[in-house]
Amino acid sequence: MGAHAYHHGDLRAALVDAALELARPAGADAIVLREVTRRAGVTPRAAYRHFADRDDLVRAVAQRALAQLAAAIEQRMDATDEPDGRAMLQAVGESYISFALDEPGLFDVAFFAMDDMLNARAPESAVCGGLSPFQLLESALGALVREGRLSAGEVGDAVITCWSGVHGFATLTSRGPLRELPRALVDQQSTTLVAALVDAVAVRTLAG
Amino acid sequence: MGAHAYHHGDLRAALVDAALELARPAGADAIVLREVTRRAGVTPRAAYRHFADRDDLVRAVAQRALAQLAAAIEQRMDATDEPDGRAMLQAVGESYISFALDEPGLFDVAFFAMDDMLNARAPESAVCGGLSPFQLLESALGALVREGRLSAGEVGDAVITCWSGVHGFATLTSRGPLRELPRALVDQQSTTLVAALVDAVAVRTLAG
DNA sequence: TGTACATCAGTGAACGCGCGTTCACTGATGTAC
DNA sequence: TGTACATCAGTGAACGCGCGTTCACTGATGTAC
Repeated sequence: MGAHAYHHGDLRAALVDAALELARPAGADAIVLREVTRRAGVTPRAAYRHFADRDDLVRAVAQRALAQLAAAIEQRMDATDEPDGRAMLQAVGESYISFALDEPGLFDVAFFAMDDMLNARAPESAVCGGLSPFQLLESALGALVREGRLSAGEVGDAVITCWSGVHGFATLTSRGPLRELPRALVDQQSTTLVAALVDAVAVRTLAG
Repeated sequence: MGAHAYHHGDLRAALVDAALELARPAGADAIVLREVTRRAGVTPRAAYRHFADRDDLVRAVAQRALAQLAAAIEQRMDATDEPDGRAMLQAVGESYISFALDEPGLFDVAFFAMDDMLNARAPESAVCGGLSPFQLLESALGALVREGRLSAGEVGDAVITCWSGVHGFATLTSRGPLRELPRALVDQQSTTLVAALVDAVAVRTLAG
């Protein structure tokens, strides 16, 4: 597995790595095929042995970014003390926003992998080795249903409400018009916003 | 004001018009300086008589798009039957989303004009001939404060909550991963979402 | 154990493209006297 | 009323750039017998 001179070993992975580093500070547009191959120490043409075209490469990077987002969410969910539905939902929301703020470029490119969310509820939408962020949100809402804080029929609306609120906040504050807001204030607003969404979606106290 | 052969009359306006039409179907990236001048029937060089560079042109287009968004919001606000704070807020939210769905390209480019919202609360952030969308949101929240449905100290949080929710929904459904959702369903969800935001922000029934 | 050969994974040079931008310029317009 | 001249608003051709992509190719690798 050393650095073979000619046959690379795993050029495909090396290209995705390099592309990910390009996307990290500046988003999907920063993935420039020629620069990617330059960084991998290889001719531009070599990329076409592993990807159909630039878009194909970007999609591979997007999958990786999406997996990182999912991992960040899952980690925060697992670290929750009292893992009821409301806490889970709060964890999903806050970690989604945190990821967008900490890794704005990866957050941006991850959206190329979510591009056809609608038709892609199928298994292939699952991120390699785990659930997609979307599925993690659904699992938190599922917990609320099991706890009787949300009726099954309201799950669809709740998904939209939560995702919209959290996604809008994330884009506005990470790369959007509110990007100059001090991070401390943003974090505080994030907590408040997500709490408001949780309240809007999940019954606070249980009847009966 | 006819079509002068040589001296154009108002080339600057013609260029902005052409650029706006380029942005309409495909967003800010579609504003290509050479194509803009082509459509205005003029040499590429001529654009530099009126704009410092491409970015300067895009910003001018963004101002126009933002003004159109503001006009759409204002129109819906004015058409409200019972113009209390809650109805106003509902009107702002729904028209913001509608604009994004009806004119995704203009919505996209408008964001170039919102680029430094933070420092631009000053008068120059006002759209020519009217209030900015941001200011219209603030005015609806102001009405809620006057009605006693929202405390003055909560306005900041309320702005963030409303803008985030509405903006996230708008981007996800207009050009984002939910863009394939049928329009009828989107409209219905839009109403539901905005109503949820209004409830989250404004006290429903008045005490005393 | 050695040779022939298919396949694989790269090379190196070049392509056409369309972009934003700059050059020195020229024809039209308006104003002073 | 006519002329001289400054200014304005365009022209036309060209620039360098870096991109994604394609060409025919060659050196390395693995396998069959």
